[in-house]
Amino acid sequence: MMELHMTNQELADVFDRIANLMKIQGEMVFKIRAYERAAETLRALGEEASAIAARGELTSVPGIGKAIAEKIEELLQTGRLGFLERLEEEVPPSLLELLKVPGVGPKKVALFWKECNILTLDDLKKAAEEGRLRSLPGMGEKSEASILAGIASLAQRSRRMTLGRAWEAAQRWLGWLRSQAGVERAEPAGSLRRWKETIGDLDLVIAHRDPVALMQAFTSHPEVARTLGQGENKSSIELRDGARIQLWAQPPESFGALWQYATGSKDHNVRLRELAQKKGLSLSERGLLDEAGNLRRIADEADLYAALGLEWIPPELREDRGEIEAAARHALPRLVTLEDIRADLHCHTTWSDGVSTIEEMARAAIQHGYHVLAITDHSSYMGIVGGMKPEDLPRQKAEIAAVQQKLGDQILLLQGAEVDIRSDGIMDYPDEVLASLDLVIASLHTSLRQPREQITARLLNAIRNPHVDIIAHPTGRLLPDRSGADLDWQAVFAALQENGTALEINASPSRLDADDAHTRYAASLGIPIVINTDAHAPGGLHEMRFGVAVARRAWLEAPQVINTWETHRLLDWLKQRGKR
DNA sequence: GCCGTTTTCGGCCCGACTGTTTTCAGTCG
Repeated sequence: MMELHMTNQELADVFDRIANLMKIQGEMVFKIRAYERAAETLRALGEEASAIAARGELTSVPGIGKAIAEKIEELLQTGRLGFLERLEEEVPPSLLELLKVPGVGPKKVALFWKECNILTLDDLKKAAEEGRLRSLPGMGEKSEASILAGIASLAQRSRRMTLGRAWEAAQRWLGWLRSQAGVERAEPAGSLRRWKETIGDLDLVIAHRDPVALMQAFTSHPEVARTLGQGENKSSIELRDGARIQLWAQPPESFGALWQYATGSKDHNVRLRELAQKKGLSLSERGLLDEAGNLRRIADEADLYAALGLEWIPPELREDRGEIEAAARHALPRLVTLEDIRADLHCHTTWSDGVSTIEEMARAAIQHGYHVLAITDHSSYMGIVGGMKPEDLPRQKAEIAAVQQKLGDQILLLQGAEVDIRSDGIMDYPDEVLASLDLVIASLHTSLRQPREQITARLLNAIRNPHVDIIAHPTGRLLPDRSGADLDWQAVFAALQENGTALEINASPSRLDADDAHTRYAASLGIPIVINTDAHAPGGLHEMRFGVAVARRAWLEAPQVINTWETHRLLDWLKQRGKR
C-alpha cells in the first residue's frame, strides 16, 4: 500500500480546519469539540500517527474513535479526505479568514455570509466601511467600528512570541503590577506559566480586594494601543507592537481558584470541572460551589486539586495528556528541575562563533553550579561561523588544559565539537578526528528543506557513527515560525535507541528542539535525553531553564536527563561510548 | 464524535465582558 507522509501536525491541521468549518455551518458543538480534541491529541503524540495506524491501534488513542480513525487512515493512504472536500463545497473555506478577526466568531461569520454574501476579509472590510453591517440583527455602529479595528490590528499584529520574549515582557508587567496600590500578589498564568514553546497572549493574575481603579490604570497604561475589554475582574489590552495582555483579579482568598483557572489549559480545566461535577460541585475561577449553593473560596491552588482528590499538578503538565489520571493515582512524575542540572554539554567560544573565551564560559558555568562544561565549537563546514579545522583542535585542547589547570576541581572541562552533518550526509570531521574528542555533537545546519528521505538519511548516518554521542536540535527549526526539517521520526527514534545516542533538547527559546511531544516519546523508548543551552556567551547559559521546561512538559524525571548525572556516571557513559 | 466502576445511550465546564438589547446572544479563555 502506498503510504503518503503526513505528519501529526498536518493531520491535526486538517481536523482543526474541519472543526472551524463546522462551527460556521452551525454543527453540534460537541461534535466540533471532538475534532478539536483529536487535533490536540495528534499534536501531543510524539509517535507518528502513521506508525500507530500501521498497527491498527488508532482507536486506542484517547479522543480518537472510529470515525476520526477512519479519516486519519484515508488521509495517510490518499493524502485527501472526501469528508473535508464535501464540507468545503458547503462552506466556502475563505470564510476561515474571517474567524481570525478578534470579536468575530462563527455565528457572525455565518450571518455575514448568508445575509450579505461576504466571503473574504476584503468583503467584510468594505461592508463595514459602507455601514452595511449595522442593519443585521445584533449588530450596530460600535460592532462595525470594532470589526474595522480588528481587521487593522490583524494586518499589523505580530506573530506568536518566543517563550524568552514573553518572559521578559511578563516580568516587566508583573513588576509594574506589584508596584500598584492594593496588589497583594501578581503572577504569570496561561501558556506562559505552562511554559509552552510560543506564547500568543500574556495572561497575568493578581490578588486584589478592590481592583476597579487598578483595571483603569492597566487599560490606560502608556504602552496600550487599545483596550479590548475592561471589567471589574478581567481586562484585556493590546500594545503598540500588537502583543496582548489579559489581566484577571480576585481577592486573595480566591486567588488559588483564579490562578488555576487562568493557567489552563482549557482542556485541562474542562476535565477538572467534569471531575468536580461528578463530586456534586461546580468549579469556576471563584471557587467550588456545592449543591446547596455555598461557595468555597480557594486561596491556594493545591487545596483546589486536593478537594478534587488530586495531587497538585505542575503547570507544565496541565494539557490533558494523562496528568489528571496520574494525579488521581498519586503517580505524577517527579519532574526534573533546574537545580538538578549539573552540566552543560553544548556551548561555543571565540574558537568559532562564540563571543567569549573558554575561561569566561567556564567561570560562568561554575557560577551556575555546574560540575562539567563541554566546549563544543563548530566544525569548519559552515564558513560563516568560522568553525574549527581539524588542525586547530590540538591548540584548543592545550588552551582547555591550561584553563582546567587554573580552575582546578571547580569544574571539569571537556573538549567536544559540534560537527556538521554535510548536505551529502558525511560528517564534517573524519572518524579519527571524532575519536580524538571527549564528546561529539552532530547537527544539521544546512539544506534543511531536503526531502524527508534524504534529510532523514543524513541524520541516520550521523546517529550510526559510533563516535557521535549527541544529536543536537534535530529539526533545525527556528521559533516562532520557521519550521524545521521534515524527518521520519520513527526511523530516527529507532536509530537513537539502537545506538544509545542522546537526543538534545536545545534550550534556546528560538529552538526548543527536540520539542516536548517528541522528547516524551523518545524518553519512553529509553533514549537518553540531554538539555543544552548552545550558549554563545555567558548570558546564554541562563536559557537552561527553557530547556528544562521542555523536559518537564515531556514528563521527564532527572535520571532520564544525562546532564543531571553525577560526573562519574556521565564520564562512564562517555567511556562506554568509546570516549576518554 | 467520543466515551463508560452512575456504560452502548445520553450526557458532554463555567463565567466575564460587550453590544445589542428590555432579558440575551455571541465571543473569549
